Amino acid sequence: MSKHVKEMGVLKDHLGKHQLKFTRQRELILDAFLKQEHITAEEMYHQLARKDPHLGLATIYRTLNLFCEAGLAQARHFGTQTQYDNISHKGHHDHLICTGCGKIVEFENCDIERLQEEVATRNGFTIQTHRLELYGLCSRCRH
Amino acid sequence: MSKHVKEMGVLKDHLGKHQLKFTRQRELILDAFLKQEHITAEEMYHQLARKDPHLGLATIYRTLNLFCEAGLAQARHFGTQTQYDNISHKGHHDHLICTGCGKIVEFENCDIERLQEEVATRNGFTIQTHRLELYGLCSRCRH
DNA sequence: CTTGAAATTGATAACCCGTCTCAAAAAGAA
DNA sequence: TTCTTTTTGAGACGGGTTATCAATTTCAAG
Ligand SMILES: [Mn+2]
Ligand SMILES: [Mn+2]
Ligand SMILES: [Zn+2]
Ligand SMILES: [Zn+2]
Repeated sequence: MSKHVKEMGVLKDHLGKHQLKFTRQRELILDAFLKQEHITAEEMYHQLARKDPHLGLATIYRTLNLFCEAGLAQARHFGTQTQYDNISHKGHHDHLICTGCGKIVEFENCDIERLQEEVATRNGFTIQTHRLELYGLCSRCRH
Repeated sequence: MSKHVKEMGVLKDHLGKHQLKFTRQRELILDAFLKQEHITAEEMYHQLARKDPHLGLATIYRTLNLFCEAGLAQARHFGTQTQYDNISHKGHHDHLICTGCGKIVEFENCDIERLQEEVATRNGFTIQTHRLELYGLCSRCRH
C-alpha cells in the first residue's frame, strides 16, 4: 500500500543494526523526505506541521541526520543552512545552482570524477568524498 | 622595509576608490593575513592578541571581508566556519583536504575547469563561480 | 496481553559563528 | 589645528543547529 517500501526497508535495516526503534515520527518524516530532491529541516518542519502539529524541530534534525547515517540522505552545507539531499534512488551527483532563482540541477560527469582521482593520486591523496558546485545563471535568469 | 608592499598597494588603491581610511588595524591584519594560506577570523584573533590585545574580533571580521572586496582574499564556508583564502599572489584554485590531519593542498586543473563549462553549457547555465573540494586521506594519514 | 528496560520525543535552553549597534577614538583633508 | 567622516571595540543580537531532560513510546521478554 505505502510507497517507499524499499527505502523504509533500508531504514529498518539500519535501525535494527544499531538498536534504534521504528517510530511514527521516523516513518512520517521519511515519507515526506522521499518526495523531495533537496530540503532543509526548517522547510520540512513547516510542511509537516499540517500532518502533525506537535512534531518538534529537533526531531526533524535528529531524523534527517539519522537518514544520512543510513545512506538515504546527504547533508550539504549551503550558505547559512543545511540542505538534505535525497540520494536514495540515485547515486552520487553534483549540482548546478542558479544564483538568480535558486534552481538546482543535478548532474553526473565521469570524466570530471576521473580527473579528480588523478589530481588526488598525483598529490598522494585517497579521495573519500568530494563536493562540486557550479554557481551561475540559468537560461531563464540570463534573460 | 616592510614586506607585502605590493599587496599593501592593492589595499590602499581599494581604500582610495571607496573613501575608506588606512588604519593601524588594517595594516596589522593584512600583514598577518599574508603570512597564511588560509585562516579563520578566530585563529587570526588569537594570533594577533599578542601584538595588540585590544584588537576586537568584529574588526577582524570586518577587515577580512574588506580584503575579499579588494580581491586579496576569498571566503570559503568550510563546515561550520569561514576560511579566508589568501589569493593575493595566486589565481583561482581548488582544494584537496585531508580528513585525518586537516592538511590542505591547493591545485589547479584546466581540464576539470573546461569540463565544468561543458556541463554548464549543456544545461543552459552560465557559470559565475564554482567550488570544488576533494576530501580524503593524505599519504601520511593513510599510514 | 502485561511488564519494564531502553530509546525517543518535544519544549526550550544553550551554543556557535558572524553581524549589528553605538559611543568613543582615529584618520586625514583643508 | 580644526572638523567631518570613518573606524573601532565591546557587547548585544540573530539564525541555525545541538544539548538537556522529564514524559512518552517502543518492543522484547514473560
Ligand atoms: Mn541532489
Ligand atoms: Mn587556497
Ligand atoms: Zn535561474
Ligand atoms: Zn593527513
